[in-house]
Amino acid sequence: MEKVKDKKILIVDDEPEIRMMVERFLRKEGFFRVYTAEDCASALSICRRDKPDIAILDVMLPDGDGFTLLSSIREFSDLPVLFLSACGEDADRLLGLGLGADDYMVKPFLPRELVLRLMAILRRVYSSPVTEYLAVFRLGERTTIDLDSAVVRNDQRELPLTAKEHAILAKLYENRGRIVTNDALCQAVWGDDSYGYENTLMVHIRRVREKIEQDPSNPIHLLTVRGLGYKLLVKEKA
Amino acid sequence: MEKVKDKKILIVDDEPEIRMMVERFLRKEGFFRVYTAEDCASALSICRRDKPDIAILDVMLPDGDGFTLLSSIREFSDLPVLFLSACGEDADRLLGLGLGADDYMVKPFLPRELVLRLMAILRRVYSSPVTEYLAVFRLGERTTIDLDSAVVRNDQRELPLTAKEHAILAKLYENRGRIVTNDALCQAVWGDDSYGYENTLMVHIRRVREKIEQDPSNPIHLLTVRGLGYKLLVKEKA
DNA sequence: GAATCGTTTTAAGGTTGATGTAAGGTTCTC
DNA sequence: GAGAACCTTACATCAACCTTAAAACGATTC
Repeated sequence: MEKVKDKKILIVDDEPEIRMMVERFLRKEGFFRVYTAEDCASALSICRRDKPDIAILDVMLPDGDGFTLLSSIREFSDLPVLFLSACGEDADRLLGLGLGADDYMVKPFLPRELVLRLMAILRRVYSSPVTEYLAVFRLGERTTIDLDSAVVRNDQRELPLTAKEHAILAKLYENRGRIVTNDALCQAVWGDDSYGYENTLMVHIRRVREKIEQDPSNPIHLLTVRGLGYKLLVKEKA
Repeated sequence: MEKVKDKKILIVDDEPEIRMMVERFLRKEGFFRVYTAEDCASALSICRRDKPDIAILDVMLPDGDGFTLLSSIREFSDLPVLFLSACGEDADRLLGLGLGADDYMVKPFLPRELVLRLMAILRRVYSSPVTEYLAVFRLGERTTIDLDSAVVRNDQRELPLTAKEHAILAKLYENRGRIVTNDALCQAVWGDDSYGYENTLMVHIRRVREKIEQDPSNPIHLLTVRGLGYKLLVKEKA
């Protein structure tokens, strides 16, 4: 369980004084993973690269405004956002909150209040039992696997996965790049009392390969490691 | 318990005008499970008995203050709390937020902002990604579903949805494209203690299919994924 | 408080495709 | 070249799911 103060915080503000003031205060409060950005472009790239846990956005920025920035972020992420702005007009607050911000503070502000509000958001976001998200990922140029909807897209074809195939792929994906022993796989699929399913596992592995490999008899993604187990090679998240 | 607007809201305020004003506005906004209390004692008993999903607390109350009330609530519950107070002093805000409130608004306030802030909290706490506006969608050329008014339009016909059918479709829509397990669906429809409704669920799924599919026995929108659950395929927002 | 109507649940029989079994084949390792 | 580990295929089975009808429920009206 990660502590709230281990969370990565991104500060986006074009005024250096504000940026540094907030950063210094957050560090003093015990947050040690603080990033900053001074325009939309760099903020976006940081969001994609470093995946902060929460962002503090200014509304007026040199290359755009915070509202547009939030919309762009929302296209690929559910990142918690707190607006910190000199624009305290009713319309601005409503707009910001309506766009899906988690809070909206008006400058000048109490640093202490900022921290408390940040923590209120982080508490909720990271204590809630986040819906067990699985994954969508890519095996090669031609193949993607969507565990959430249990389908494999191979070239143009869309092949559904059965329950066991899904369980096998989920376990392999959980340990992608590493070897998963037959025992571990059996246990993941049939539960604790899974002795005697080795052969059945093989049959299912074959079925999975028929769906995810171009040539199931010469697998390049789901590999056998003789004497040890199986291994799934994943190219990237997609 | 899918939509944010199905959540139970408790309003605690000793001034009847405020209480009724907030309540009326929330109902107008679509929240229909609103409770009120005018002192700490009754607020506490409501919290224990009816377990609201979020509370709006005034700070000054006839038999104590909102801060003490929050502390009492925190002894047995993690209930999200938004303070709504005439006391806008720095110290009050810091105290309220420091005690674990999720937000703190100062009177006078914009009703719309209250709703947006409530929804921001509910979104995080119950991580229900669907916003209020997305509840009308299209399944195919012929079929649209309107969850707001609970009707299905299939060809020219307009079919009303029952409560259970609505709950099922809401849960499936919330996870559109992804598999929803039978357990999750039962829980969404019948609450936490939903063991033993699998068969009933099937019957309801059949009824839903009779409304949204051309040929209910060969569904193309609401699919069964054997061993995993059900999946709703949505063409687009409409 | 009985009658009505729409909704929900129960129950029982039917269907089907994912799963497990088994038998024969292949490849690797020593 | 023998033994072990793994692959491949086809088939039968049974749990998971479907379907239907009737009973139970609950809200509304007279």
